[in-house]
Amino acid sequence: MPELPEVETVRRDLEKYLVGKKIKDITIKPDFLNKISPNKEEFVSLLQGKKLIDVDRVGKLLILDFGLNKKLLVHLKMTGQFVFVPPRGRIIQSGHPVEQTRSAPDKYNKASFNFGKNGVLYFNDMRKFGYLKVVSNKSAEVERARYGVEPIQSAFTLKKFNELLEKRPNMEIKKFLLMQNFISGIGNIYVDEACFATSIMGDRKIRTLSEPERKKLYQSIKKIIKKAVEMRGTSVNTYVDGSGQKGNYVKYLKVYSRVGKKCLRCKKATIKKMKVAGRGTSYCPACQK
DNA sequence: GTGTTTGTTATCAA
DNA sequence: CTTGATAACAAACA
Repeated sequence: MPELPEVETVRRDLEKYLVGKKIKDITIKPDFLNKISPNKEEFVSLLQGKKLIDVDRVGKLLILDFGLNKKLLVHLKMTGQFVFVPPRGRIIQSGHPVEQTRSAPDKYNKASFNFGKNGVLYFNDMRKFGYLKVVSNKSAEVERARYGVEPIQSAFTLKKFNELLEKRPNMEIKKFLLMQNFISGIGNIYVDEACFATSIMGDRKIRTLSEPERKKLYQSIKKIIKKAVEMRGTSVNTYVDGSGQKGNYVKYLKVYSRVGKKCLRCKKATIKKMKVAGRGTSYCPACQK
């Protein structure tokens, strides 16, 4: 599912392909009208003919600037995809042309941003949890302020992490890490990976975490998120980057999506699954305490 | 038909 | 106020 590394990859792709390009027209599928804001007519008239100036991101939220006194907020939620298709259907990645691995628009296409001779940007969303909202700059700032520090920012220090942990001593660590107002960008995949790397169970109450465990958890979060950004995200289900390619962090996953398989660390126990914070949680019953 | 998948928010209960 | 549990949103898949 799109978490910080996936959304950051999409952000970079859109920035690379589309900044400076002008939207010629926009189409919205009828079954997605209630996820467009303010409404289709205003949405289209506000963005049509506008040039993309900047692509920003906070947590898992994309913020597109078209030089207006408004911003376009895009959340992919669970199955949203932003896929850019250049005129000739090929894309340059790391200096080399690569073929699209996925036809776009696909079956679940919900919106299309036609950039004329520069190509088309498709928004697909199987489960329709995502949204496209044009809001005032002021509202965009209010929205942005709801997000906490990101694991890849320099402001995310061990001291900061410890201070945040102290605010919720009785909360389960997994639930805390999933809350976007404390630390933003972590989702179900990376939270399980971070807990595994720290050898702690996701349902541990924060107050029971020792000093060394807190430090290890902090380091694990940073390391895992950074590596995942480097690998262009994780494609377990529907995630693809801004050119329709899958993310490469899958081969680095240690617990997530490994239920029933041998633990890669102790090589004895089998990865199990339980519910923590209402979410499916993969863990090694032998390694994680 | 049932349970599971998950980002986020709302609602309820203790 | 804090915390956890559950449902809701929607669609696919086993």
